[in-house]
Amino acid sequence: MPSAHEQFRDLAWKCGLAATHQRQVIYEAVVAIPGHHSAEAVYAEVRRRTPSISLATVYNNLRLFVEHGLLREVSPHASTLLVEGNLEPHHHLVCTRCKAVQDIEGDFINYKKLSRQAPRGFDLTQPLIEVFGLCRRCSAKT
Amino acid sequence: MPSAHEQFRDLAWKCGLAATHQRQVIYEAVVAIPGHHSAEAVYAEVRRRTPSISLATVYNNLRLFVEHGLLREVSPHASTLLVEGNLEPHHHLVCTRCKAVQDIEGDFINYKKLSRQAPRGFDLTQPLIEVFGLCRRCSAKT
DNA sequence: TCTTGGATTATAATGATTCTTATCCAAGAA
DNA sequence: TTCTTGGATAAGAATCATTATAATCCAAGA
Repeated sequence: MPSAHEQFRDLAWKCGLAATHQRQVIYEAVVAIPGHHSAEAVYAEVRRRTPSISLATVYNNLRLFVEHGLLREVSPHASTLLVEGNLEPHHHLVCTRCKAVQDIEGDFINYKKLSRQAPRGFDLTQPLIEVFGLCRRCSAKT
Repeated sequence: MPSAHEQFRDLAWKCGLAATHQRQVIYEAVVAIPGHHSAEAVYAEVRRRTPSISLATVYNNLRLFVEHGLLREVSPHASTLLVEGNLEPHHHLVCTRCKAVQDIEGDFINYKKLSRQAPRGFDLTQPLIEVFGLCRRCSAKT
């Protein structure tokens, strides 16, 4: 199996990104530990190996990696508080690029399977489901 | 059918919330127009009727309404940038209270139905789905 | 060696949200 | 009625994550 080091150089090459030291370290920090990482956490980890790195570089490169598909963004939506008055059961379709939200019916979900797969004790009595993708307009722009 | 006015007084009463003028106006601003509303948008709308209201009051009461179930929060998750290195297809289970994210398999989704229900042109080739609920620990606290 | 442009850094700026503090107001007590 | 009390509100300061700016660095090609 290729090391994370080689893996990154390979991926960067394919995307046409310069494989700089900082990028190498940032990428490895995310991939080394499974799970979900905040920009601050990555920054903290990366500094241990490269103390001179700046937080802006971490943000820049995380964004860059997400754009090029080297990393995946968790909850890729507008970060501001949004509320709605419609309490009827329904779900959301969110465009990851323009952050637009539209409603969608929930027939595509097998609730039995879902609750079987969720860990014991997880309360799904009123689940809200958000499906991320690219809206027509944004996918046309690509 | 009850007016939004009466509806609010009724709901507020049930939740033990004082039905103040400001709350009335905030609630009506959200319910009047279907869709998803940012705090700023609600603030702008509400000011037209009650210019002296403060943005903090809008935030306070939107949060309050969400807590009491009068409104629903869209994308109720941590607002900070999160990334992960795991590119294998999988989805997320998010606790709306503590914002913890865990991975979940996607067998509960009928992708055919999903793409049939999505509007034409919406790109779902690599959908990311997030299911919101309450984790064991948080639902125990209630 | 010189030039060039992308990458990086430090820092300033922004924007959303929350906190703090003082004020207001309505309901019940005297 | 007037007084008291506590929740609701207002105003603005403070905080936090994130992005923009501008200067510097550095590696590759001329």
